[in-house]
Amino acid sequence: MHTFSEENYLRAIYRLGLEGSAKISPTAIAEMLDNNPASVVDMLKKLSDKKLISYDKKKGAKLTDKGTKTAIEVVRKHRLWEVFLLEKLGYGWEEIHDIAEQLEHIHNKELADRLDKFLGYPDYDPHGDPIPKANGKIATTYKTMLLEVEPGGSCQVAAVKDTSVEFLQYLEKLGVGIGTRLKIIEKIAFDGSLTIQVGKGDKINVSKKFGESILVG
Amino acid sequence: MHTFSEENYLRAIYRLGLEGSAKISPTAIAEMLDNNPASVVDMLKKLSDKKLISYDKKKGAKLTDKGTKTAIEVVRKHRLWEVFLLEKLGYGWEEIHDIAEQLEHIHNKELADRLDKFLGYPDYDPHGDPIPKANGKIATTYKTMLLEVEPGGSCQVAAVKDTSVEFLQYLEKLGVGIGTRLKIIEKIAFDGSLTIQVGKGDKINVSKKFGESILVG
DNA sequence: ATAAATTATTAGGCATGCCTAATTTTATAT
DNA sequence: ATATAAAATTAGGCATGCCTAATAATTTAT
Repeated sequence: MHTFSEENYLRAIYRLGLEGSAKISPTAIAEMLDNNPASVVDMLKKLSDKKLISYDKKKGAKLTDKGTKTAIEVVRKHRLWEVFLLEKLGYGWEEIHDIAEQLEHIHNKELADRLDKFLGYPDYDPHGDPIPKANGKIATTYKTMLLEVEPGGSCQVAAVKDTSVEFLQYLEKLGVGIGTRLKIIEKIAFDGSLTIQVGKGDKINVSKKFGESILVG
Repeated sequence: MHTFSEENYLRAIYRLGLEGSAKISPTAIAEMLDNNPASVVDMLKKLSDKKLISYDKKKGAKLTDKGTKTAIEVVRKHRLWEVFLLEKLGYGWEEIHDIAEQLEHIHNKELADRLDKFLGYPDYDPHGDPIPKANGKIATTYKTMLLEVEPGGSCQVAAVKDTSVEFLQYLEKLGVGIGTRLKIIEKIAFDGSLTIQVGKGDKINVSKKFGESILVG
């Protein structure tokens, strides 16, 4: 079994890999984990010894198959717990991440699968990120951004990409939450902003940034 | 916030206190936590410094109000998670304890209360132990043992006190699970055994030990 | 190409929380 | 009361995982 810290490193390396960084360096990892590069070098050595990563000063860190498997399991648990916290316990978007960071390290062979079943095998977490399946497969098709919906089209809010307090307060003010039906009335070419209708309510204008921050399904 | 280890010590001291041991000694704690008395002495010093316990060689360890509060919170979380694992995720009695030992250390202000609400404010965990309420109050009325039901009486299985594989396999063989209705036909004075009817099925004879291992509500 | 800046690494340290072995204290038995 | 056993404590050590400061290697800019 791996320690919390090891799992956090694997997850960080995994995420950096997804971001397509050519080289995953100690500095980049330290930044993501909010710790010191010197500490990272120590840990990379340890993860190398355990064959969870390969590390080379030139090439940076790379997850081995074993390391990738572990990282995906952690990500799977993280996202499943996020769904649980939001849907079952009623937490807000902004609160679930920190708790899921703790829950993702709970060790039990069947836990992820049982949780997955209990939650109805969700495909995406509340931030719109795909939940790895039990076999390790991950959907590559992200949900589409509100911005990509054609004028005249209608959709439902599925997730948010931005979890800042400002954005969430704004959403609340507008009466927008998960499941809210949105109709795209018009796209303004000038600044990329959108005119949308919230439910059966008012037509409002929202910025391009807003349109990029909401995922719909 | 306290470390996992600190919380485990507080919980151990709390449990030893409930068992009514006159003196809670390093040796007793070491035994409960399956570690070394020397390690315990170290930790008792640390917990004393943090005003979570008082420790005196003569009087042993005692939780302060602050320590008691923390211990009860941990116990509350432990038992709520046990209910969750059994009722929602479908784990068996024997599996939930180890996972709850991990989950009890998840830190979040609202978590216990939200979980409590989600589970419908259960009063007892699947082992029949009372779940401390949000205000720290703990029911003193334990569920009654099957053995205490009068002949002619009927009841439903609420929890089990024994979680050995042998017992649980026996229960399964008999078709007894949580919620199973049991009718007490007769008590045998000779050996304290019971004749019971399982559901609408057969009348069977079970030992005194069996009657003590099942709690009914 | 060389200086300056950035990044990686090493060395030494520290807190946590455990260990073993040795010692002191306390309790028990004769 | 004294020997013996048991419990508590101290001392020293170890692994984990973090830190700072110093140094080495690499990049970037001029």
